[in-house]
Amino acid sequence: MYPSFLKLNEEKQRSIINAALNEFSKQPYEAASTNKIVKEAGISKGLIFHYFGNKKNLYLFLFDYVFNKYSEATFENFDLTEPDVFKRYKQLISIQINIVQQNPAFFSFMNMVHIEKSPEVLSELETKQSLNGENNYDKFLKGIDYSLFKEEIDTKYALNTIKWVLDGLSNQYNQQYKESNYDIDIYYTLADQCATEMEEYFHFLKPLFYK
Amino acid sequence: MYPSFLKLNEEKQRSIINAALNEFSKQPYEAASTNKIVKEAGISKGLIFHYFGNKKNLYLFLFDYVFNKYSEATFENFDLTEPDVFKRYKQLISIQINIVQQNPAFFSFMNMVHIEKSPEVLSELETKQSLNGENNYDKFLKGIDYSLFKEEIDTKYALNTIKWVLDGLSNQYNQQYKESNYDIDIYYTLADQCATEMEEYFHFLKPLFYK
Amino acid sequence: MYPSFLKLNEEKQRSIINAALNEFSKQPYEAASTNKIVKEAGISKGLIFHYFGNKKNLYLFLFDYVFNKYSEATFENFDLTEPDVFKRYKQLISIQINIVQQNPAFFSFMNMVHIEKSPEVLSELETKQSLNGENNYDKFLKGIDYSLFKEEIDTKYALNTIKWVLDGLSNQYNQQYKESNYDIDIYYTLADQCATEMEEYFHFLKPLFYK
Amino acid sequence: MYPSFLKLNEEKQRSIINAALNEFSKQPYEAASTNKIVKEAGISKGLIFHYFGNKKNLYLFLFDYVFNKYSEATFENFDLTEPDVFKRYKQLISIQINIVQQNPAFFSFMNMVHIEKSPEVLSELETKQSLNGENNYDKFLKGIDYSLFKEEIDTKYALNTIKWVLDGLSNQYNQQYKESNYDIDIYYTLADQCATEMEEYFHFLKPLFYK
DNA sequence: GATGAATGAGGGTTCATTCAT
DNA sequence: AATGAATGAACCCTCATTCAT
Repeated sequence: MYPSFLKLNEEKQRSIINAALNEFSKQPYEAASTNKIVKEAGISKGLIFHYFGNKKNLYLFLFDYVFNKYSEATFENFDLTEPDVFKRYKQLISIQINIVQQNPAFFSFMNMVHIEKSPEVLSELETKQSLNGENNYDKFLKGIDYSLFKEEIDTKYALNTIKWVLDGLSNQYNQQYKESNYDIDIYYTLADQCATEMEEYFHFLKPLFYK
Repeated sequence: MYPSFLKLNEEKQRSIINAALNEFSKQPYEAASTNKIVKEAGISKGLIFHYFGNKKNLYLFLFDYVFNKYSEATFENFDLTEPDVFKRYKQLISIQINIVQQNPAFFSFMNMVHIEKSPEVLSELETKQSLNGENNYDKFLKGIDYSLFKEEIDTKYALNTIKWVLDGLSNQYNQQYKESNYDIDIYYTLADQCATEMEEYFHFLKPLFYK
Repeated sequence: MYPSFLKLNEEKQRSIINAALNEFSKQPYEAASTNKIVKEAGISKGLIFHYFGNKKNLYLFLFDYVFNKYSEATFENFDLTEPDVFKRYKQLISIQINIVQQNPAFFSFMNMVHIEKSPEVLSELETKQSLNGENNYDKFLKGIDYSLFKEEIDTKYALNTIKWVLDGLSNQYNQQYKESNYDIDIYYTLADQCATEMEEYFHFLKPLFYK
Repeated sequence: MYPSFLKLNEEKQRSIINAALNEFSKQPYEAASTNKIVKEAGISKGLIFHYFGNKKNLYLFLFDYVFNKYSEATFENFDLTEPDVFKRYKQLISIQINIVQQNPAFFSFMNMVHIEKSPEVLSELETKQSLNGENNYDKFLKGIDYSLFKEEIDTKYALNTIKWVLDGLSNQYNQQYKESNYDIDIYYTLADQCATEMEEYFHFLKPLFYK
């Protein structure tokens, strides 16, 4: 896949990837402009098509690239022997905060991907996401200790509740980040607050679910 | 506002509104095409600008229109004397299912609005939403009976948990609806399933939170 | 010509004429907008076409209207018994300053007419101007006393020199008026200065040309 | 500035410049159509924007281009040691006739520029013109021999008179050229006549002003 | 491999004019 | 007489993509 691109030195690759991530983070797929990408990357118009064939391929390449980086980072640092689902989430959160601190563009790009509606890329995005996404959540849950839960608790509901509370919280903070016009400094403050508040929700939910 | 448009007979208004909602539901603001709207509505290119002046106004008109329909339907049918927050949610859900059954496009449009990123409309959307949105959640909670909760439960966390579980569930079903390519028949099936599953989550959460 | 328009009461006629003069003073013919004219005049879109048929007719009507007002005012107040061409010019200048003070829009409109290049109206404008314009200059010169000039002076050259010096001066002041963004207060100041300076040029030229 | 355009071979450049000069000579800025320019130049719609970015840049480029050609030609051939202002004017006239004979479009374009009213380009045109224009008239006068004038003549008035007589004459011939619908053959005849008549006015004015 | 000139469809918008009311 | 809804062509400009160099 894209052998001519991957033959480039890392520096060049990164500058192109960053330019593209940046553009696709600000605009949804259709409104994003390859013109702006090549300008920011400092390469010629034709080259991006030489590397990726067309806009769609470039976009899907970015998705795979970011997704893989997330996966790698996660499964390098994730302790799958931890039986407590809450502690697993804590790990996950700290890992993801780490990734984003190193690659702030990943976060905004993935946010855009999640809300992408353009029919041109939607279907392919969905198959990728459903393939990988479910796998990952399954992996994440694999091996947790269900005996920590009270007997009367239906763990399916409990696990979803935990997940959605975290989703809700992060959406709330996302919203604030959006309202700050994506100020990166504010992002770091919000990320801290969000992590703290997640802990509070863990303290709230844990005694309800666990023995 | 937009007197020339509002003078049209309902039939014509609806055909234009539907065409516009449909387009703005499939594409984000910037990628949506007024050309396609007028073609679907069967009117001339110039006419949409005669009615609304420009694309942005049309979009914001649609937002107000849908928002008002939601609000009207909700506050006509909502029983604010109900003290039990779970029962309030049940009311709200059945009301919203009703609205959407009558106006399927409302739903997809509002979904798009929530994720809109185009700077051209974002700020105005935000002021509208923050003005109205917060009021509404406050109104929704006003007068609920907090004494139904166990004493050791922090109601702030509990109420957010309920909200986010419902959000999570409806996002999950949204996703399935999206994957069906917005097949309206599938929508009705999913809406039923979603309502049922919401009840299940209420059964799960209620004994945890309530005395 | 335009009987339906001329049947209107004077008030209404004037409001339409003023709105049209104003628009055609700011933009050249093609760029001027009938939309803006009807809006400023407070009449309906169709009415202006009911009165004048089309944009071109409206424009040519305005030209005739303004031209006639100029002619009337001039030949009402002009003393054709005055033998001294310099004094005739002084009269003319003071008459024209008067007209413009009463109808500031006339001036800017005529300025625009003189530089109009739009092929749609140019030819008709030219025939009107050449018909009237030459007549007028001939009338203006009729009966002046050539014996006031030195014998060695070729009066054809002298008269043109006087005319062009006045043209040059007024162009110079026009330019300043333009640079003031057509500030009407500045206009009055400039008109005064211009009149004074014209006198100075008369003082300069008179001893050269006259015995 | 506009490197992609300037890289073209001269032939192509000239065909585009000519098409653009032609259109901007017939219509004022706002009414001129890039569509017509590209059609006449035989290039695609997008290309003109590839070269110049937008209509305004194209227009201002043309202004600079023509202005520079004028300046170059003038200051290559102009003899600044000539003390007699009349002879300087004769030089200038013959130089300008030469330029225009080689580039007939220059003349009409500059005529349009001088009367341009469109606010979109007016201010920038004015700064360019005031920067260059004043300098040029000053340069033109620099070093002329004022002692040639009679002592009782105020040279300020005299020099302006000469200038305005030439302006008036050329306007008169312009008008005739315009009435010929810009027939280039007629132009050459008129240019000759105009040059001759200018000489006549010099013969008329010289004995009045000079010792 | 790398460039950027070239394309033409499509974008939103304004316009003069028509015509049913 | 008077309205303004309706039209569609034309406006400037951006776009993803191609291709000769």
